[in-house]
Amino acid sequence: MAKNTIRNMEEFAALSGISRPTVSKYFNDPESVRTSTRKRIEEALEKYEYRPNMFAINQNRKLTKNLGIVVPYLADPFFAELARNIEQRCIAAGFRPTLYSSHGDQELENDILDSLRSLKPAGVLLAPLGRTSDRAIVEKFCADIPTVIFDSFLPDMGFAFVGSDNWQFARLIVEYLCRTGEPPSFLEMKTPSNPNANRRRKGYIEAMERLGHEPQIVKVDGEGWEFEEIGRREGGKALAAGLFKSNTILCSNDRLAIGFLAACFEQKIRVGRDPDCQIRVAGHDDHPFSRFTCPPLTTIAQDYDAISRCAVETLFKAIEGSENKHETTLFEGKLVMRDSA
Amino acid sequence: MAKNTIRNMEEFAALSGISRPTVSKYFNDPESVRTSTRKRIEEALEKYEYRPNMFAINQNRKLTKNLGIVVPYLADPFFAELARNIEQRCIAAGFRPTLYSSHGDQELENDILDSLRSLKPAGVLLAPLGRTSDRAIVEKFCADIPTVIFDSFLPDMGFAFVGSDNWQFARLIVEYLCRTGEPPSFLEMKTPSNPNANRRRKGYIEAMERLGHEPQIVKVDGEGWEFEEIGRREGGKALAAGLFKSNTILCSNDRLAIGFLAACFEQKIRVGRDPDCQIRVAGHDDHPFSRFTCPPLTTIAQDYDAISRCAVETLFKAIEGSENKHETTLFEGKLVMRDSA
DNA sequence: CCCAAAACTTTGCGCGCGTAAAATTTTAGT
DNA sequence: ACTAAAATTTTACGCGCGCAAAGTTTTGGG
Repeated sequence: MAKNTIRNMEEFAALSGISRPTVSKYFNDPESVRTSTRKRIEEALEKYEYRPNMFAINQNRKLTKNLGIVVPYLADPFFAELARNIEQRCIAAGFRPTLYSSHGDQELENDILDSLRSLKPAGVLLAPLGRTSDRAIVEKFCADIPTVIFDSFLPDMGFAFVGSDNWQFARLIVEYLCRTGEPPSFLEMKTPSNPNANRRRKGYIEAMERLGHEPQIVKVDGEGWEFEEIGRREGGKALAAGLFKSNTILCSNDRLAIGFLAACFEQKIRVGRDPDCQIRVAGHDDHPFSRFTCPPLTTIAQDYDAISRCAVETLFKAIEGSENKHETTLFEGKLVMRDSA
Repeated sequence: MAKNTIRNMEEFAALSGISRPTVSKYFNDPESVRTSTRKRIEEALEKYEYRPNMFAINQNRKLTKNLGIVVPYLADPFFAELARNIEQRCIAAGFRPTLYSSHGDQELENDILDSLRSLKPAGVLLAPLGRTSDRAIVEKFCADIPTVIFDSFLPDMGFAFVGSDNWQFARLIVEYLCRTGEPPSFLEMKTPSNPNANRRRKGYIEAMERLGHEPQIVKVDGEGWEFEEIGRREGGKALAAGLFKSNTILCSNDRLAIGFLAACFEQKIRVGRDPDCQIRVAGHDDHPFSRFTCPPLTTIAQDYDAISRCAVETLFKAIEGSENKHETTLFEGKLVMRDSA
């Protein structure tokens, strides 16, 4: 009732019969005031619907409750899902996360970091563009603000790195593919946006050699983040040109694989494990759409949950002031066997 | 060089030899100061790397430069793409947009609107959850803050609504399908999250009747926003049970269609226009992944660009104080013929 | 019932900037 | 060179809250 427009904490404190500093204390930590006081404040809160002014709060606090979450490309459901997961954890911990996407653009990434500074965030969870990131700017940012890098590794930056063990990914899938059919060829972009690609390629080579097979890498043209289109168009060209020595194609990531599956379909090449199929296709990531491709894509699943949990927990440690040790935490992937390979 | 830590505008003004109020004026609108003055400020700006404190700025301004962008489900690339488009336009106009996703959750949508309030945004672009939105809360929000609703219509709310002409969508695709084969059955969820679904259904019925065909609607179970899975599992059940009277299935949206295509594949039913295909499938939206399904999905393309442009322009009008007229702007879709129908 | 500790209130300052009014300087036009 | 207009500087206040210090009340044991 009587939701008279309360202008500030002063007024609200008066109406609830508590002093302003105590009310202020309550908002910073409800547990820090006596139970009876808390009750009175909360009663008044329902009655008058007052909320402290964000800007006035943060102006004077040394450390805000703001967090930044930055991903390289939000139109990729993989990052959207990861971001969602991280966001929820931050909120649960009482922070106010803000989500940003670099949209695959270096300038935009720089701008985001820049405007993030002015938010005086307590910390930032950054999945950098990777290869196309402006190293100097990212490094400077990490030096000023507690930052946990995730997904995409950048050497010697931030408080810590949390990601996937891409070597293990490649090993796992290569072993599976070799065990169940021809050793795979590897399909990737010439200049991959994501540095994980490098580790996956190397992991592939190592695994192949260890098993006594000769690795074959097919690099296709294509810039940017439209992986599906690159997989379809350029992967399709490679396929039509007979560039793949194996009937089994391991793609650097699921989005590339999704596009490649489309190319196979266009060329009427049947994909799968059945005897009447000509080719097998596998990917990396367990992209949200991978189970809906035709055939469903066999892939290595990133541990979304573990990565987001670890990234957030590590950031909290950083915020609490632990020593910066450039720790790296990698999570293993799990083989997701579907019908494509 | 000598990037001494400048604490505030006072210091920066002193260093650049300009008075603080003039510097303040410059930051609010660089064009509002004399050219010579602007030059001196900008020189100092490069030299000392000062940026005004966001919180102090917004504390005193009646109108901030903040904008809110809210979408119901960011892990859907359709919304991610739309959000990206809108975001860029806002930045270009000198605003600071912040992106939020309700993740399909009413409570979260309410929380977002609530915390958006405390940002004192100049305006908000809101794609509500729709059916599951808390009408009262959204309405109250719109009354307080200039808001343009987009994608999902809510009656009598906000400054204006911008979306797609879903009736026209259905008409267009039904006419095409009838012209080129059997009149379609319509596949949708029993309780669709998105209110566009209702208009699409009605548009379908109307178009069918006008062409002298009997409409058939197949409603499948399923809650939430995991449309692909619902399309695959429940759509697949309906397919196996022979519930579709037609060999042509029009899906309420592309994500449902993507899942349904997976179900067709599972049941070894060939989809497409070729003589050897048993079924045709079409969708609505031109989802970013629709061109990579197998076969590529025939659909009606939403005009992402027109919608985002119109929504942003309309919001700017609202911010400038035009009268609230509850205008509705709908954009037509374009038929995207691919191989699935 | 007394006392120390804990919680609270009072007082008062400061944060960094917006903004208004009045005084001053610069600009542009003649 | 003179003058009105425009731009800038000076001056001064306020925004809403954090925060620290000092005084007051409440709490919990003994």
